[in-house]
Amino acid sequence: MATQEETFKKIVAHCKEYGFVFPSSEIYDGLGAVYDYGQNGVELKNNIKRYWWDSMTLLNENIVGIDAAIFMHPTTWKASGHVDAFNDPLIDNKDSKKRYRADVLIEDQLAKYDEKIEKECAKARKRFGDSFDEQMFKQTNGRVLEYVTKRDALHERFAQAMNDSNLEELKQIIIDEEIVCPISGTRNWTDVRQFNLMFSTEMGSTADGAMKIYLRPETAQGIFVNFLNVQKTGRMKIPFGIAQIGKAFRNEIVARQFVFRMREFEQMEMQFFVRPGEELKWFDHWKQFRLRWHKALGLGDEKYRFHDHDKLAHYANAATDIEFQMPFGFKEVEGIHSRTNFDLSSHAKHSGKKIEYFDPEINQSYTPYVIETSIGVDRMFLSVMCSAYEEQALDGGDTRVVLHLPPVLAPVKACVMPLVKKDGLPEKAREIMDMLKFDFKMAYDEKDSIGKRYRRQDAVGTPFCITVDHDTLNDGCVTVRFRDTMTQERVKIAELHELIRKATDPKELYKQIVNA
RNA sequence: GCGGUAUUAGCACAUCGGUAGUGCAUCGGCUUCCCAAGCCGAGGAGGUGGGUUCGAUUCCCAUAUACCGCUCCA
Repeated sequence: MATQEETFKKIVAHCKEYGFVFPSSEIYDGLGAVYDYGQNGVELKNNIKRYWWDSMTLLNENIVGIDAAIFMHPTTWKASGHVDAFNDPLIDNKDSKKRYRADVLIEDQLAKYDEKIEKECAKARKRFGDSFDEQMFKQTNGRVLEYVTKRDALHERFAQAMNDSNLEELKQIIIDEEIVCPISGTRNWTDVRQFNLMFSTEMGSTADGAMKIYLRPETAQGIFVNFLNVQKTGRMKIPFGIAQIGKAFRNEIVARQFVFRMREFEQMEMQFFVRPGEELKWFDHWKQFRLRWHKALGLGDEKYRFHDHDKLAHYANAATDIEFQMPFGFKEVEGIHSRTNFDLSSHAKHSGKKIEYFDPEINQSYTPYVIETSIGVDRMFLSVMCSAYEEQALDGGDTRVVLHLPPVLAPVKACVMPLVKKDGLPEKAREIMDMLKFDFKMAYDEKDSIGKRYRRQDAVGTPFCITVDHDTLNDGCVTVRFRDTMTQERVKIAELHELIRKATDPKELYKQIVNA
């Protein structure tokens, strides 16, 4: 594991050194957990996004895209549950240095009362045997009644405090209930603090007329609030999906592991609307479709696994993650959730608008159920980089650093280089550049020895190097050098276009996804 | 947000209470070459802000950032 951590550090360093990812505002010492993509990173990222977008909107004729604004009406986040659920009251124990959610500590205390009550019942059940009447016992036994009273009182006080977001009261409850830290066993608590995971800002130019609005913590809600717009104007018939790529923002308490958890990140989400009762069938369909999308890239089938959720979020009735093997373990890259009709009905309730679909096949109106596929662009980027990075030992004791990027995603598809910087070779190389540059992202290099130039392209993952030598001027052939094998092949200039196209055309991958 | 560790050039590292040095990389030139060859030349650094001191990159404090652990994670 130590060497894997070492590898991860090297990948981070490599990302910076070769223009993939830079810390944000680095000249001002950076900004925590915010990163910028460099000249190579942005190409790779754009290629990932294009691969995803086309696999959704081209391969599925019932999926269309939208691009919703980052700012949304504040009520959106009440309806989605983010205002409540993204506001965790936290408290630290000063002795053990552990942090807990204050509400969880109090809920545990409630559970303890329930346990005590159950214990009393169990004892009595043993004593009285078959004649035991639990209802009667609970209503009459002194000790049980005492526990019930305490529990109900606590519950009411707790609910009231949570409802008012009264942090002092939450701390007072913890003190009054003599709740101790499970680790240190002490009651030496800090104040309860609120960590709102949503970023907020003001809309409106005058101070008093301004409205507090949030930067979206997920892109999904932009799709839900546009459900009727798209369904009606696009004449969409269920089942159908809406895809979106966009930025989202979360004020993470701890953001770490490079671009894996950032405060500003990009999501690619598709919400698929289905008839109630058919959601689990579609859930399974999308699980398999999405896994094929990942595997088609050829990063290694064994690096993927599903992680099904046992504990489901409040809106879901099935959920799974696609995890990828990073240097720091299997980590979630994509989530697939069966979100029921939670979001649409919640928006209907909060907006007062009817959000339903009339299904002509069964002659009924209903609120559609939703299957969500949600993948983090930055996490996808990281999994591609991690699996591509290799320090390769060569015959002769040399090593080279090479990025085995899938050619479809590679920032630069090919680099043209004259073997020497004279004898008309650079001019010939430029001709080849001009021939290819409208179709592919190309690079040109004539500095340093040919070997050094090959290594430079290896380091940014360019799949092909095209070398122009003296023979080229006579026979119209060039040497194509392949990144992964380092082998070379003599190719006619006229055939270069097709060679590069075949290797870098996403169409080949789409066929795998559809035909599997 | 807590605790620990760290921060010197693009990268890796060194030195020193009083000229900050090396390798790789970068740029220009020579060599003209199919896997980081060689030669000549150039540019580029002490995270930031204070304090101690005649003098601080070095000692002290604060702060920022990163890493590790905890906590959190729709």
